[in-house]
Amino acid sequence: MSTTEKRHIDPERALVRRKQVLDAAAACFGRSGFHGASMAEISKAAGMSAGHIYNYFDSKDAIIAAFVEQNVERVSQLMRDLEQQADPLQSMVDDAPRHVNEHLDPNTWPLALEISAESARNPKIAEVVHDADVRARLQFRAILKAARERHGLPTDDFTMDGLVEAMICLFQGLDVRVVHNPKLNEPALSRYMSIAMKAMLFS
Amino acid sequence: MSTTEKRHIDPERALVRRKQVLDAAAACFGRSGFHGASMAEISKAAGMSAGHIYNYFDSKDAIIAAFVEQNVERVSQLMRDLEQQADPLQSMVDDAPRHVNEHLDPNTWPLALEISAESARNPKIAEVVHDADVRARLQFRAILKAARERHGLPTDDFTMDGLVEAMICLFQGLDVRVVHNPKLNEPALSRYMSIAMKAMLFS
Amino acid sequence: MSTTEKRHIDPERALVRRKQVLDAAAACFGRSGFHGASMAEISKAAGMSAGHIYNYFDSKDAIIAAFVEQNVERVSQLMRDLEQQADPLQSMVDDAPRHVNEHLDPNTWPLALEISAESARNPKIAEVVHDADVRARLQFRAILKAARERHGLPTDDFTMDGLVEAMICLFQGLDVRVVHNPKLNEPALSRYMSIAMKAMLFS
Amino acid sequence: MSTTEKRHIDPERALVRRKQVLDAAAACFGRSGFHGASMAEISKAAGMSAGHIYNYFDSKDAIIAAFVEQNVERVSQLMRDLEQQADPLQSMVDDAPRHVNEHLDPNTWPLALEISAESARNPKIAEVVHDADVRARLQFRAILKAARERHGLPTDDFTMDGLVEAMICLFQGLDVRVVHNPKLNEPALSRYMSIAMKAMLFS
DNA sequence: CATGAATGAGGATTCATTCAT
DNA sequence: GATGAATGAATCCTCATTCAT
Repeated sequence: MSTTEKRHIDPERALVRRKQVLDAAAACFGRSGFHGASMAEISKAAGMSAGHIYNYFDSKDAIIAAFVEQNVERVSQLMRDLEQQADPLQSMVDDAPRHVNEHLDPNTWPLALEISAESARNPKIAEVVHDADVRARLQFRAILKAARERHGLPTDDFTMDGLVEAMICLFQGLDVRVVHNPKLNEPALSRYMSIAMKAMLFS
Repeated sequence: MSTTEKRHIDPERALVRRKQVLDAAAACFGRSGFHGASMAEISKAAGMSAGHIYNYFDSKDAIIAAFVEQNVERVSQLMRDLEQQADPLQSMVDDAPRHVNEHLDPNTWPLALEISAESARNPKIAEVVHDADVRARLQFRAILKAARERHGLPTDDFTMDGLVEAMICLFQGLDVRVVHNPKLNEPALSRYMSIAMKAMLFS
Repeated sequence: MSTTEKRHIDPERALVRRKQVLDAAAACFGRSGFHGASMAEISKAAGMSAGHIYNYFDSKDAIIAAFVEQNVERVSQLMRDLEQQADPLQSMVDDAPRHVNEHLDPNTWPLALEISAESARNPKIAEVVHDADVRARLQFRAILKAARERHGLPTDDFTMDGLVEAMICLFQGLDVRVVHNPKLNEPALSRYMSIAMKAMLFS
Repeated sequence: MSTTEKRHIDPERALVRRKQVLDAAAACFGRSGFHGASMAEISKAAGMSAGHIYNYFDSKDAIIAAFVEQNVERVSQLMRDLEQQADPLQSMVDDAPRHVNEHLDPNTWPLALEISAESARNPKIAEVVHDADVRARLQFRAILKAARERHGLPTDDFTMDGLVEAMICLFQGLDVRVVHNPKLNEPALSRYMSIAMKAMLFS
């Protein structure tokens, strides 16, 4: 649950070490998946002995959990960025190409599916993922609600529930799409993403 | 590449046996994931010895591949159903609640994410998945194209590329959504799915 | 708890295999102790792969438990032998040299202390050992009681409690003695064992 | 063989440190056994870093050896106490309940079996234990011999060999008994211990 | 065809020990 | 003196795969 697990004399160094491990894990997980990546592989990538990793993480599962937690936090940042926009609704419609491009970048989010799949059968991971999803939805909902009020659009619960879910659904679908069709026509997809989003956000 | 079939005295019986294994695998994969399911688990579920499975499949990976191949075909059936509709475009908009409901049912399709995740790192699986995606896109595209022509809507390549990708994207996102938020507001989501689809299909 | 843990087609063969493992374990445990003996060591001694042992035992602890259980049952046999004697009391006094000799034989009971020590800190083993001790005490008590009644000696609970415990104590002390003084004067010890036993049994 | 002392700037302080470690080890060994106790556990209990312990002991085995050596000396003290008695023979018979009680107290001597078991397989420990046993026997023998002479009882070698071994045997059996039957009837056992001891000491 | 006994490589994890600071 | 970060060998255990029957 808590992020900092073990006591260390020099917490600064410990954090660096933890980050080393998580970065190494990211690479290995991307290459081999959570279960395909061995501790030996991770330790080599982290430049530290396998045994030593256990001074920073209780188990391989703890590494996976920490990795998921860390990655899942990235969404919050996206929300904060969105919040800064003058008109978040119009920004989203206009920035669709950029968002699509970011989502399709195989180096940024190759692990979204791994996380989702793992969460479907690992309760520990599911908890982390669900918590993060709750937070993201609340943030997103608040931003959308404020923006829609300014536009004089309805903001009742049913409306907001559907809007938030469908919008996120559209974006999360991107991670699946790029795996199924790595050569997809990005501009064309972006254009239709904009169309869908515009229809939803402004109705 | 294509499933390597082994020589058997009675090919009929062999097919039955293969199906037994694949059905068992489906159950085990759903419970434990591709890597979490052991051959022992599968063989018990298949009612046949672990060793004997190797008379029908070269390896566990071959079972996974065959399983993916078989399940990925499922989409074709959906396409054929859609083709039968008088007005496919309107049907899709109207049937959104049903489609959403089916996608969200954890008993129907719990393995979509597992397959996608595996395909992201296993080239053998990737090939199967990509091939299936190509076929599904072509079918879907043809259906949409014919329908849009009847509605007098544009059907140029760029338009069709974007429409097909975005529509599939929306549906594939559902598999992710339900894992991240198992308690999502289904009617609300369906309504916004309809809105998005209507905007895309008729523009 | 139950002795037979796993299902096998040929229970006969399985029993042989289990015995192979337990015999090998006996040798290794004697050489290196419960914790010093590795599964690799045991598997080599058993003439079977380490992995295969797990088809017959759930864990190393299960091997230890089975080993303890098996060895602890030996006491029952001693009781049955004793029961056959015409005058158990006099037999025990007279047979002291033989019993001492058996207890001191480093090949028969080198592991009694290992078992006792393990039971002092492993609850699973403690349970097995305590159960066996209860059974042995009850058997021994019944035999002594019947014999003492025939001799017209008191058999009240306090008397029987003390007699049983003190007699067993004397014998279990032998296992410790031989470790602390492997060259002890056996006939001399036997004689004093007889003296002590005679005093207790007939008073 | 004899404890290898390391050179230290302040030998006084070094001794204090060694004692810290041995006291900590006593607690840990009692809790987890010699092999179950880790250096980390011991170092935490000793309030000193794991690495630092190696300035005072060559290895974990050296700690075990030192611990055994230290604890094995305890018996000498008992002998000295016994020597002070006016009539050691009668004292032993009369004090049986107290001795039994002390032996059965799990806080006083929980490690006797651990030491005996270790000595059965670790030659280094065996040597320490054998030496201590020799010394204890000699002391005990001398005390008994003097007392028996005063009572006009025989004191030939064979007699003394048997008496000494059987008496120690009876007491060492207590450590085993209490592990096998923690709820044993202490007063009843004491009474029969007295009976046995009286018979041996005065015959 | 069918079994499941058997293998052995590879997995995560632990822990005594070393060493730079 | 004293620390604890770091190592790496060893441990228990799992599991895909083979093969005699």
